[in-house]
Amino acid sequence: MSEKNIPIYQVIENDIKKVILDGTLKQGDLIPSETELSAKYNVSRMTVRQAINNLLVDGFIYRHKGRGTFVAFNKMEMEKTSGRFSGFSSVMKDLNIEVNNNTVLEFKTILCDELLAKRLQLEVNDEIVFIERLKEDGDIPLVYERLYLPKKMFPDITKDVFEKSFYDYVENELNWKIKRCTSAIEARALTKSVANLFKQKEGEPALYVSNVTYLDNGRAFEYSRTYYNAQYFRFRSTNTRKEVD
Amino acid sequence: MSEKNIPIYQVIENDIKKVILDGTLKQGDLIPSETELSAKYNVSRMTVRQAINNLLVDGFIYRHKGRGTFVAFNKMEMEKTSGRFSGFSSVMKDLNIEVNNNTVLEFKTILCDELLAKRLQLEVNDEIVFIERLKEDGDIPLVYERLYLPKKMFPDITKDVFEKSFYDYVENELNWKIKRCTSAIEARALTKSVANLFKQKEGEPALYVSNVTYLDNGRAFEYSRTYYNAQYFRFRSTNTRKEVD
DNA sequence: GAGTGGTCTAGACCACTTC
DNA sequence: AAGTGGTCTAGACCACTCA
Repeated sequence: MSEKNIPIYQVIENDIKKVILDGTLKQGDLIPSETELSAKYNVSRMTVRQAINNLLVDGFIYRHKGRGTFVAFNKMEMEKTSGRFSGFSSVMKDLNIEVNNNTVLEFKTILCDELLAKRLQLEVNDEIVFIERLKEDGDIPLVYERLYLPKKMFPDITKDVFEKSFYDYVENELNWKIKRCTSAIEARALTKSVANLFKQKEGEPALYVSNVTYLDNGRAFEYSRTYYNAQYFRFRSTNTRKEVD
Repeated sequence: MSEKNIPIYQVIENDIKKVILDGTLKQGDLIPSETELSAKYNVSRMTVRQAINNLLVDGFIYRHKGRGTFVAFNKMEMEKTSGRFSGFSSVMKDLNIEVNNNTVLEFKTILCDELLAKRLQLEVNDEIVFIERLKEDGDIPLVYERLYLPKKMFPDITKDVFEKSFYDYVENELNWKIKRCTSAIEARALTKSVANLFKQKEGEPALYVSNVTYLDNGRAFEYSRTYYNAQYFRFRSTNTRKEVD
């Protein structure tokens, strides 16, 4: 038994995903009907529907009553969704760069103000771990980030976590499940201090993102305010319309 | 029969959505189990699951095997998702403004270059309808937009469509279904000409969005390059993690 | 009329959590 | 042991599309 117990619907799902992603089926191509698939895999129609439905919400396919199921993407040129979340991902403009260097500029405990309390589901004056870090590729400054974490959730966290990947720490050391995030994106002029870090001039444009990240139990564990170097970053998003009628 | 034929699962879905949105159930609260709901509505468990699943995909709830189903949002303070698409919406910073004025600056036919051909699924030198418009609230400039439409899809379109809502025209006059869009967001410095329109200085930051919009048949019908006045706009996005395990 | 997807049933067995 | 959600079955009737 080297095979784990993968549900049948996931097998079907992956099989279809594969022929879409490798370009065997192209945009607009017809996918086998539910009846055909249930015959092929020897499963009930409801099981096929579970696979199909997942592909539908992920935007791989679209369906028409009476007509069939069609491939939505042309070879999915756009995104492997390299990020952690579906539907939204930051993309480096220049594919030859990548973050390989985290410098922690500040690491201290502060007290919660009203806005932080609201975002992090805390009370005013609760303790917060505050981290300020700069991400670079070699000597190219890419991201300036301020993180706010509830101290009681991370009583023993140390500075060196933030020199590596904080999310990896949360997921692999603490074994928490990251579930959701809400972000707001703006264009902002660089302040003098961030401009210095970015080796740019004060007033130059940057992408500014404020973000709250949640675990699968609904708890907010991280609030961040981030500047992305506009020379190297864009954000990409694919949105599928909800059904209306 | 004043009631339309609404599927039962949608009734269940809406009932649950209601008690979440009006705050009766708060973040972390337990929702009735599948067995309870199927008893209450006198339907099979699979039907309840369809309702629950939709709420899950939309991020209203989260589930734990063996424990139950819980409310994910605290009163859904964040978004009615006022836009057309789920998961991503532009939000005015100042809620007292709104676009009430479209000025068409340019309306002409041009020929397709390579990039446009790729984005709009056309051939080089195919005809394109090009529109340049400025959206304002009174005399506050909000959005500067360049639209590129395949001429063969809109052979008889007129300028006045763009003084109102182009999307309303597509959906309500042509009765096409808008299904998907892909966007890329950057921070850009205003060019001299756009700065003039925005009554700002050259070099000030703006949000720049390039976007392709698709119909439900997979056809791209619109490519746009848009500057959003950074003083009045931010973009908001809620992202739910795909299952990984 | 044949084929498609949309809705729905009344069961079943399993894995996981809580007591 | 009892309750929860996760997977799955083998049917059914319907509305829609296309030939």
